[in-house]
Formats: sequence, C-alpha cells, structure tokens
Amino acid sequence: MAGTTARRPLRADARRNYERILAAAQQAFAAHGADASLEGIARQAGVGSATLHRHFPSRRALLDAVFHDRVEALCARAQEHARASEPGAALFSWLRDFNAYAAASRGLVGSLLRDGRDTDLLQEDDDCKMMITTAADELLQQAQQAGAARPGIRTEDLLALVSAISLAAEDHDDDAQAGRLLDIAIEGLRPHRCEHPTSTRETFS
Amino acid sequence: MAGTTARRPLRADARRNYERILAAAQQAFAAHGADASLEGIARQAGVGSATLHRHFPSRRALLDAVFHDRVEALCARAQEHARASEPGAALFSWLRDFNAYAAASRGLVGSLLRDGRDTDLLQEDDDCKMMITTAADELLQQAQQAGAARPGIRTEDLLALVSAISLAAEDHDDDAQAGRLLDIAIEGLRPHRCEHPTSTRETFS
DNA sequence: ACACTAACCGGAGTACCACCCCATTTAGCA
DNA sequence: TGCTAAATGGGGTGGTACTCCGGTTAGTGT
Repeated sequence: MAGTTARRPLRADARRNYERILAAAQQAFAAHGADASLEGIARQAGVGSATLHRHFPSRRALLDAVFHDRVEALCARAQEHARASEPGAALFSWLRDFNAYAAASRGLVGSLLRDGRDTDLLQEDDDCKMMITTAADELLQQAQQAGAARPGIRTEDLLALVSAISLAAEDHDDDAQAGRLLDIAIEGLRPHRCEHPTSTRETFS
Repeated sequence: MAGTTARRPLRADARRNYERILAAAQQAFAAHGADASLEGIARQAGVGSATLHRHFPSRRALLDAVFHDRVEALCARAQEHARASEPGAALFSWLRDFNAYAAASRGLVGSLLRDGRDTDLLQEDDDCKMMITTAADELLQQAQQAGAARPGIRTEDLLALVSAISLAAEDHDDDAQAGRLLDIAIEGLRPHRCEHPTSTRETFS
C-alpha cells in the first residue's frame, strides 16, 4: 500500500518530463509562492499543461513532490536534535528549524500543513504531512515526559501553531517576526515554573 | 484627507446597488470564504460586474466594507474590557473575543490582517486594520504597564500571532483548536513569574 | 533490423475568473 | 419637463485550471 514511487519503471521520456516539471515548479514556487500558475510552470518546463496534470493530479501533489526532499531533511534534523540535546532543547530547536525551513521555501508550510479536506479527493501520497507529524510527535512526547513541555499540548496543535506562525511571517515577508512569534509560542509551551516547583528540575536519565 | 465616507451624497440608485452588493458579499464570504467569486457576488446582487468593481476597486475594499461593523464592535469590546477588568484580564479576554469574531465570520482575519503590500496600490481606506491595531495597542500597553504581559512584545506581533491562530483554526475548520492555541499563546505572553519576583506585584493607579 | 503496441504527449477546447471600455440609461435639479 | 452628469452593465480581454483525443514515441518481442 501507499505506492508512492515507481509502480512501473516509467518510460524514459515520461521521467524526463517529470523532472523538468519538478525543476520548473521549484523555481516558480520560490519566486511566486505556492499559488504560482501551473500553466506557467508547464510552459517553463516546455511541456503541455496536460502533461503536468497527468503527472501531478493536483497542485497539492506537485507541492508535495517539490518539497519532499526538504521535508525529509527537516525530519532528519529532528532525530539529530533528539540525539544531541535534552528533550526540551531538542523540541524547541527543531521548531526553530521548522521556521527556518519554511522561510527558506515559500509556500511549503501553507500548502503542506493546510488540511487537504477541502480538496474532495483523499490524498493518497501525503507523506510530507505524515513525516512531519511523526517527527513532531516524538520530540513533543519526549519533551513532555522530561517535564520540559506542558503535558496538555497535542501534536496537531503544536504543528498548527508553528505553521501558522511561519505562514504569518511569510505573508508579512518579515523573517525576523517569525522568530519573535516563535519566542512567544515556545514560552507558552513551557510548563508553568512556579506552579510545579518540584517536578521540573531533574532530567530523567 | 482620508475621506472614507460620502465625498458627495451618492446617487440613490448607486447607494441601492452598493447595499445590494454588500449584502450579497456578506453571504458569499460566509459561505465560500474570503476568496469567493466577485463575479458571483455581482450576479447574486443583480448588478453587472463593472458596478461591483466601481464601488469596490479591490477585493480587499469589499471585505473591508463587509466586516467594518463587526470590527467596530470588536474594538468597542476592547474598551469595555479595559473599563471592566484589570489590564491583563482585559487583554486576554479581548484576544479570545478576537478569536470568536474571526471564527464567526470566515475570512475576516485572513484578509484584514494580511498585509496589503502585495496589492500595488496603497490602501486609502484601511480603517479596519487601523482600528484593530489601535485597540490592541492600548490593551497591550496597559497590560505591560501593569506587569501582566511581557514588556518585549510588540503590538504588530501580538496581532500577527492571534490572527495566525484564528486563520489556522479556520483552515482546519476546528473552532476548539483556536482556543487551545490561544491558551498556549497567552501563556507565552505572560511575564516569566519566577524571573521578576519584585516588579509584578503593584498595579499602577 | 523492424514492426507493433501501450504509454505518453500536447494542442485545442471548456469553463471559470478578474477587470475594463464605452454606448446607453437614469436620477436629480432648474 | 428637459438637461446633464452620474451611474449602469453587456461584452471584450486576458488570465487561470483542467480535460479530450488524435498523433507520436519508447521499449519490446521477433
């Protein structure tokens, strides 16, 4: 199930066009945001619009493909953080990474985290969201167990919050703002220090 | 300057059409979000699309007009809160009001708070954003002076954060989520209680 | 080397959309 | 009641997403 890659080797010309479209889309999304013209991407790639729509049935699918590598890298960093730092620092550092990745590739968050339920068809290849959710979930749980994050927080809310922040900063094209908003959010994720003066000190070994 | 209303009495039929468009837009935005078809709104209002574009040069202008009353009411509530509660509670209650208003009228936040700098023309009648900014600024400053909110926070960031939250919850159409995210954000706005044990006690009279 | 077939292509077509031009209509006033 | 400036909206332009289908080509079997 979930046969995202290579159900059959794909003919040489098809693969060539696929790559061209991907390259053009990467440029276009970077230049004009996630709602760049698909028609224009096809033109730029030197293929007919039908070809684009055949390879990528929805704009969402195209964005997914374009950002797949980046998302993979981001999730890899989550594991690095988890290995290198204590749980709280790992989570918070990763959130900043998330923000940085979002700022570096416009439209990534807006399209990847935005729920796909408005599109009538179910996303079969929604790896990106899945990957990020898994990564976030692990970091959050570990942080919560270590007492570095409030226990009430849900993974979906955490992701919604940081992606909302990245999206907002993107709209205002103010990268510094994302950092400031993230500061506030992170402060809000921390446990209330004065209310539980006992349990927040030790680090579980 | 800033002649937003009635530069000349406006002919009777013009005003009639203006109102019709406004009513149709209100319905359409509620039903299909802020990116409802303007063409459709004109059709629904029984006027030509040119008439719509004459009265409202940009989608933004139409949204501004549609939500003007609601924004006014929201700002009025800010003053009520300021009068009735202590500064911190006033600010936080108002943020929840903000969220509730946003949830009640889809597209309000997304369009009103989204910076207009992508549209080439300057907004001459951007009352809504101005009004909200003013209201938020006052509540925030009072809360900060009373030590109920961290001093580093900027009004623009506060608004960006809460509107991002409302927007995110709107996208997921999950009203409860907005509340949870707001909880986190508000916690992040509060001063670090343990770090400044001295100055947070007295209330400026 | 060649032919055959399924995979693949892309131009042309449909159905939307925002926005504008300008000939026509109409409200308000003398 | 007649005049004129204000207001109208049909229709045009140029853009978008997405689909159909006749033609082309890659890969395979012989």
